[in-house]
Amino acid sequence: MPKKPEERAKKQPQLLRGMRDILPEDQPYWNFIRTRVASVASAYSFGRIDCPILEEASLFIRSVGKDTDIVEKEMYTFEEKSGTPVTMRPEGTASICRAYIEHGMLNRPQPVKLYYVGPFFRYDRPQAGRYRQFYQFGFEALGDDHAVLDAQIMMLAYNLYAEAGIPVSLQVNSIGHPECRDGYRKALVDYYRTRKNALCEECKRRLLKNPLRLLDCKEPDCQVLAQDAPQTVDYLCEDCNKHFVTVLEHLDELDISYVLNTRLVRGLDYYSGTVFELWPETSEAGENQVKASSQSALGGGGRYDYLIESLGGQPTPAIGFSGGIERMIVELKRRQSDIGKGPLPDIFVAQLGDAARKKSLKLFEDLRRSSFKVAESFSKDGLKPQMEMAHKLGAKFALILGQKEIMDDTILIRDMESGIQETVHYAKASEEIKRRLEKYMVVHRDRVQEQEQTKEHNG
RNA sequence: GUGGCUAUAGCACAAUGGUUCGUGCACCGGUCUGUGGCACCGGCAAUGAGGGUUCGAUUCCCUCUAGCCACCCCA
Repeated sequence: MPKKPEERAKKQPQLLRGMRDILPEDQPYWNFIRTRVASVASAYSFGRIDCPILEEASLFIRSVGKDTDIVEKEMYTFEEKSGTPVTMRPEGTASICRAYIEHGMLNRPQPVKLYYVGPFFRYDRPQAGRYRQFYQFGFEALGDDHAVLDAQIMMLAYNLYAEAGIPVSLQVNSIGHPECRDGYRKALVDYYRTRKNALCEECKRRLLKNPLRLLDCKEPDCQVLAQDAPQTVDYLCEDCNKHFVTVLEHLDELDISYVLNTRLVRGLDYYSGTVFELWPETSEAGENQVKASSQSALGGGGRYDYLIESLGGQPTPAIGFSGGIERMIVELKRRQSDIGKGPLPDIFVAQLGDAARKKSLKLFEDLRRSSFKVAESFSKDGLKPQMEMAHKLGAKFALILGQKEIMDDTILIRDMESGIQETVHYAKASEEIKRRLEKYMVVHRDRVQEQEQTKEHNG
């Protein structure tokens, strides 16, 4: 019951900033993505792992990197009652590595392939496709350094999007192992130091703090400089170079197009060697290497061959990929997919009169047990409001049970689309509905195919 | 953390320094104990919070909060 304004508390509870409710009308998108993720995982033999949301703060400080923005200002960190500093996970890989070490997964057949889906937390300013509680899925293959795995993970990621109806562009680069990267960073700083005056203010700061980020500044002047800046691939040691060349050779064998993006670097400290991102394909002429906007990457990943060791485990090479669910939904909606409709009830049970109401409650249960999706509006009396409800819910058939039907031990089946209705024996109702639903499915499948063909002809 | 724009009903949008802030959709009910998509009738429901200017503020000003957009960063 809605209260009168004066009775209502002055301050209503409100969503915390950057948090949101996922309402029923959005759930079909979430289900769709979760289903796609699980199906890809099963196809590539990745086993599901769920790690806790809360971990020791130090886990992320050591893995993500002390000087990254994530650790410096975006983590939800607080003291547990015991006094231990804990953090609500800002990303997934660190926990997976912790679990790998803690459960002795090095004794399992390598590589260990794991995937996860769940909420993550960053105290960031909300924006399009960005929330403080956001959802990611991820795939990790731990315990093997072969280049073929790099290619396979990238193919998995690419296929996940492609099969969900989102064409993506795969951007690939290698930043080498830590020593290669140090050499490169030095070369990059040297290059920019002599050209410092041409840089924007932001980039001058980047030069000191995070030089690799200089490469994807959006200022035109900085872009010009970035064109001629040293490239990571030129600073790879022999091993790293060989690995990366092999990765590209494997990619060439696959039926996916990728872009070698020498300016791609990733934000977290633990990455080494191969790095990649998946960008939504904006247009047919998608050859330009500039992202439409900075947060437009749907997902990304790379090797982190030194992370597990740095967390106290045995030296264990690994590669992973993770993607943002909210951003994927933005893309799905942008493409006006029909995912949002959700499942429609098969049957609406309408009743008329007390006797019918009593009997229809039982009927509802029987139908439900026969795995039909059943809707009703038992509390309504008139037939008209019930039919309205059946229509609004999009029920395919209505079963009408009134005085007359009770007397004759029959029931009325109404096809909601055509309006044609037929009286059948009460006991036969379930069977009859089943028969009609099958017919309905066939008719609709044909219709959808026809529509798609027409679309192709016209488009 | 920085900058810009915004805040009226569940949603989309109107209007106004002065009785009672409108419309559409949605929702509830009625016409209607035997039939949905149509129609008609009725109902519910709002100026984000706090302060200031003013005789009077939803309107003008400030602060806060939230949303959107961009930056930073990231998914």
